[in-house]
Amino acid sequence: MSGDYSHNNNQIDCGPRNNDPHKHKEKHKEHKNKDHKKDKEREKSKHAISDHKDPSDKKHKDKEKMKHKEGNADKHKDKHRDKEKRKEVKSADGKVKKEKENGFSSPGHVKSEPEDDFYHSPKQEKTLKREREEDFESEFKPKKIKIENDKAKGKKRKQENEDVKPKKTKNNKKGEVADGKKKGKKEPEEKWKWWEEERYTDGVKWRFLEHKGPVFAPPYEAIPDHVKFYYDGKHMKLAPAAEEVSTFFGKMLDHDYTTKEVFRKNFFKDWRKEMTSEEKSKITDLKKCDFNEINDYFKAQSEIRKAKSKEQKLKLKEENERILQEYGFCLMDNHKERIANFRIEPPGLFRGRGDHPKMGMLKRRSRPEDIIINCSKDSKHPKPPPGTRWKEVRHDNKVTWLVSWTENIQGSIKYIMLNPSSRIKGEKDWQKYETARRLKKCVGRIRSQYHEDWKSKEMRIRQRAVALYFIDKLALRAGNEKEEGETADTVGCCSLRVEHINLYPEKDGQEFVVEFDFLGKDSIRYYNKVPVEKRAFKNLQLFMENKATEDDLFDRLNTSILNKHLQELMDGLTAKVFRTYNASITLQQQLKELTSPDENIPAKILSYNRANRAVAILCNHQRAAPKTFEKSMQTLQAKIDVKKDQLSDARRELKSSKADAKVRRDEKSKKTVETRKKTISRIEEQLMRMEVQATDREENKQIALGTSKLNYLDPRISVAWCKKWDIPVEKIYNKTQREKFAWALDMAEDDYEF
DNA sequence: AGAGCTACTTAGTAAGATCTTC
DNA sequence: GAAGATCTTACTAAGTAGCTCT
Repeated sequence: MSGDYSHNNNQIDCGPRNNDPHKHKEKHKEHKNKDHKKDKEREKSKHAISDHKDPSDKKHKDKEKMKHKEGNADKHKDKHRDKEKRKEVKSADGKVKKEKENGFSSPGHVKSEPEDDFYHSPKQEKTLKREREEDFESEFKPKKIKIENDKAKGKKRKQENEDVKPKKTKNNKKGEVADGKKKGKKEPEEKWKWWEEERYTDGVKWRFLEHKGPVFAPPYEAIPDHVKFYYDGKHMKLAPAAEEVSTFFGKMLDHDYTTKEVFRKNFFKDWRKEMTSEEKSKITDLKKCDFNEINDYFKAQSEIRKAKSKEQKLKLKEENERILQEYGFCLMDNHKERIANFRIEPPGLFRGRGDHPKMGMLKRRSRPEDIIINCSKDSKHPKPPPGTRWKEVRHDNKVTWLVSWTENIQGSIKYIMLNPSSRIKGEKDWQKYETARRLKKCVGRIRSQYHEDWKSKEMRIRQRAVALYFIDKLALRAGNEKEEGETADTVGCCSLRVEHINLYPEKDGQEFVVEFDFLGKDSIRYYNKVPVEKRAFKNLQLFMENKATEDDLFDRLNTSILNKHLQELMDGLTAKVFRTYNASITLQQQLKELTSPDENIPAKILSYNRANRAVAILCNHQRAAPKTFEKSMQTLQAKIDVKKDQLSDARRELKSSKADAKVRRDEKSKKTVETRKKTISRIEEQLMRMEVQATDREENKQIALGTSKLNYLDPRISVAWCKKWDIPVEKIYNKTQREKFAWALDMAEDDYEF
């Protein structure tokens, strides 16, 4: 069932986003999720028969796991306990810490004790009143490694720690100022292998966290007086508040956004709020506003920036590096970790995607008073800028964020979190793929289950089963409900409406075809024609009976119901796991199918990209064709033509030199033949490479590979493939990606099976 | 059950950096 | 060494999903 997604090919190339008339904002939800209590009761007992997991059952399972873990940790237990006590004391007094040159203070045990100390053994967790144990995959644990290295482990780890931290500290102490590059070279051997260590088994995310807080957006810098704003043809000097907002709009003049009515309306409304009463009374019509000089000014500024001398550019770069070094890292549980986004989002105009009702609204500047800091009690707290204060400083180690604030457009919370290379993100990522691998083991059972459910007497079960079929077969997203009028009108599986599908009992020689056409996440259009199984088709017809186009297709279903059901089928199973699973399994299959052993490296990489592409198509990861696409294609084609000419020239030359050699029969002419042969094979190779590149590029015109590579494909599949075929992993993953997937690079062998 | 809130992952775009070509 | 192409990174919006409260 999985793996054959060729039918998806036609969803690319079916027009740009947002261009189809999905204009229905008023949903009718009357019958959604009503009076299903009885159903629920029945459902429960039904599932109890097969492979159920009611809460008590789950607890048993958890206990089992715990035991297992204890067994694992057994060897270090005593040591653990001892140290644990010591640690408690330390963190209680809290101030046994040293100031370090890198600006971090740290608990006293940083240097002297191994990492293990930060990881509670399960026993201790129990004393910590954890209500709910997080679920850890048996395979997720570095079991193998542990067993293999068990004896050596203790020592090894200590060594590592001694290696890791002191060196890093030294690094910082030494010539840190300008040697970002040097560090890069040293780094690899210093890298901390968090994946070889015990993890927290409860909701605790860290024991110690220290950071320097966020970097704020630079204050508004007034535009020079000669840059004028005109209203109704007359120059008008605006007060700073309104002027700043005018620059936000002025900067965007070249952008499509500024022509959209909603954008203009929202902008104008919010802009007027920033005006003085005098300005407000004068400026009443956006059409009469002339921002052109502002626009020109910022363009010029950007030219100036580009034209700066090498020295100036270097200086800027160094300054950036300095800020990065100061604010871009935190200390979490003894390890210096990179922060992903340490800058507070600057003010500007909101750019919602698709048909967003709030586009153009003013995104306010965040002040320290809006910011919540999260860090260890016993860390050196970040200081707010002089004369200001934080909204709050809290010490919540059940979450991973360092800083948060509430954004004024949707009222949602924004966070500063760690880089994907960090332990905290990496572990989660690893776990995600382990869950998907567990799904692999039981997906057959789940599939036959939903096939069965298509026959159910209960509507809600049929709906659930068909929706799950879509999620599995087509890798659709779950489709949470969203607040109407607050965001663009987009849907996922559970929120599909009647208007989003068309049913064809027969189409293009195929039976039972469903045509999907809707806007998904980011208002990317999903268009696909899929033949489905008869029973699913009949069910869909049933679901659509007596419904208006704007009614929900699955009116008895939502993501929470679906996920609850999935949870019962497999521990940790949610709708999105299917996307991960199907993406990864498709990559693995495609790689097996497409890689031919005797091809050279570029050809193999083309195969890889094609496998990657199959996944991107499955997941509907589209991109706008690059602006320069046609041109770059042409230049490449031109180069190919030149090469072809070269090749035929070279062949001609070879012929003549061969003839020559036949006549002369001397060494020199033989040599000429040889060198010309070599030339030819070189040219052939180059030509091949270019042609491969052209194919690759053409096929990739509207497809974005990055998203699936970064978020859906188990990196161990790729690493194993590289090892198997002797492809340098650098050809597949760039530096950042290698950092993110360091765990996979380290642990996957050439025989890894997803 | 459902709303509201929170935390975290997934997403495409555009700016910036770097490489390539003439 | 400028221009253009391409790759990388930053940015931030928009999803998923869990939890709490009513």
